[in-house]
Amino acid sequence: MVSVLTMRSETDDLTARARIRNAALELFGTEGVNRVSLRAVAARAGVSHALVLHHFGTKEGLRQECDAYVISLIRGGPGVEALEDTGGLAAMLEAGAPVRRYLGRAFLDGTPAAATLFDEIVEVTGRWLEQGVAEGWARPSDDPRARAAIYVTWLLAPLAFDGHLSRVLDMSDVHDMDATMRYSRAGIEIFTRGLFTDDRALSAWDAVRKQRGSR
Amino acid sequence: MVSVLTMRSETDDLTARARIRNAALELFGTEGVNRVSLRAVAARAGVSHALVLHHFGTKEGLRQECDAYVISLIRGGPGVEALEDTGGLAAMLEAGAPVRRYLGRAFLDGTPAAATLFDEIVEVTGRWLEQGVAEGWARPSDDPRARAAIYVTWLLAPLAFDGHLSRVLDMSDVHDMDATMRYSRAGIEIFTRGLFTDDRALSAWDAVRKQRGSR
DNA sequence: CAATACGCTAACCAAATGGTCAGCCTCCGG
DNA sequence: CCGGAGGCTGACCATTTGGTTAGCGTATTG
Repeated sequence: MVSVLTMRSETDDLTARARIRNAALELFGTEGVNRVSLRAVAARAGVSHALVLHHFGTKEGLRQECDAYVISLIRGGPGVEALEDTGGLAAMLEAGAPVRRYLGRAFLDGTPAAATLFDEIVEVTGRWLEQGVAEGWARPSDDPRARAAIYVTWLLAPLAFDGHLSRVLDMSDVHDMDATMRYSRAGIEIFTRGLFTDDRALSAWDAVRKQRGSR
Repeated sequence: MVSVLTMRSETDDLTARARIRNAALELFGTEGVNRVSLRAVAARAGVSHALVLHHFGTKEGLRQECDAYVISLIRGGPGVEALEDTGGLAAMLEAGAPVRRYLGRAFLDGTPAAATLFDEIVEVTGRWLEQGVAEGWARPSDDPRARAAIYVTWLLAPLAFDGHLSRVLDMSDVHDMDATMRYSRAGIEIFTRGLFTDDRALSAWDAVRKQRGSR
């Protein structure tokens, strides 16, 4: 199976170490870290499974390298300021499907690196939204920190629900950029115009809270 | 370690089969299905690991039983109409932490049962939103289906990002109901009032699409 | 009372996994 | 030309995994 990241290894001049990392990235992303054996990674990279250990010490070491690599792509990719300006949205969209899948897995597995990245994004996004409130292009919130957190979560959610979204939108998830464009547009629509025309949901929430508190 | 679901087994009158299922539910939810061995499940349920196989045939069988059980809780829980009325939100909130965690994992692992449930929720939610548009309490959308999909994804996202959210909100994730209340409130706020005051995000999105299309 | 069914377990098995080790081959500096 | 360093491998190992089997005890049922 040839894929985006390993393709260059066919032509190739990629160091074996990088090939292993890329292979791991894809497999970890699509299958989940613990469902992928070192032998599978080695096979996809076209090397012996011993070489994987030779380079990365342990499987955990390999995963950490993947984490670091993906994070470096997000942080230092085309448009360093992407994280600053749009709260990570652009960077996430730019990243290829394998990287996005890997990121989704990483966030769910709750690796330390992913946690750090998440916190960082929330922090940056929080400041960005505050600035927006000050400048008038963002609405004020009753709970700015919670809003920043849920906003980031919502931006990242499609990474985790990738497969479901493209399936529901009747798209092949091979080239799921179309699906990505559709649901991100729908999301921005909600961010811009809202979803409800009145306060009934807010009232309902208050009711739930009251009911819950009295229990 | 004593927990909500297994507690009753201490007193107990729960059938061993149910105890195994509950133990599996928790472990699968917290650790991820493939990181949990049948022996670990058996140990937590206080039975031999052979009994697990005796009852469920295979590990996959056990997982399917967990799927079915959780789904039955969601569909038939207190307030059968929960799924109908609020697009699943109330049901999700009502479900205990172990169940929520399990659901999050299931959606990410992309099990067939989870996929079916997701599709179903999108379907119901789509009709619900259409009705809202007709009745005037929901705003019309340029792409109703995509909006329903992203809306459902956003409602489910906290299941997957549970740990990150409660960490960012400085809550112990043991009793994370407080965190749940905070971010769900923030979410409803966005749904009701929107996030942006002007169309700049929509314009930016159009720009990205144009740029992308011309590539 | 006998037979059968069922909940349950210990012992066992083959396969796969992460990790180690000794050593090969090639390339580069002295 | 030599010698070490490092990329790389095959063979090997202990452990863990999901799964099987034979059999035990009990309770229900004819």
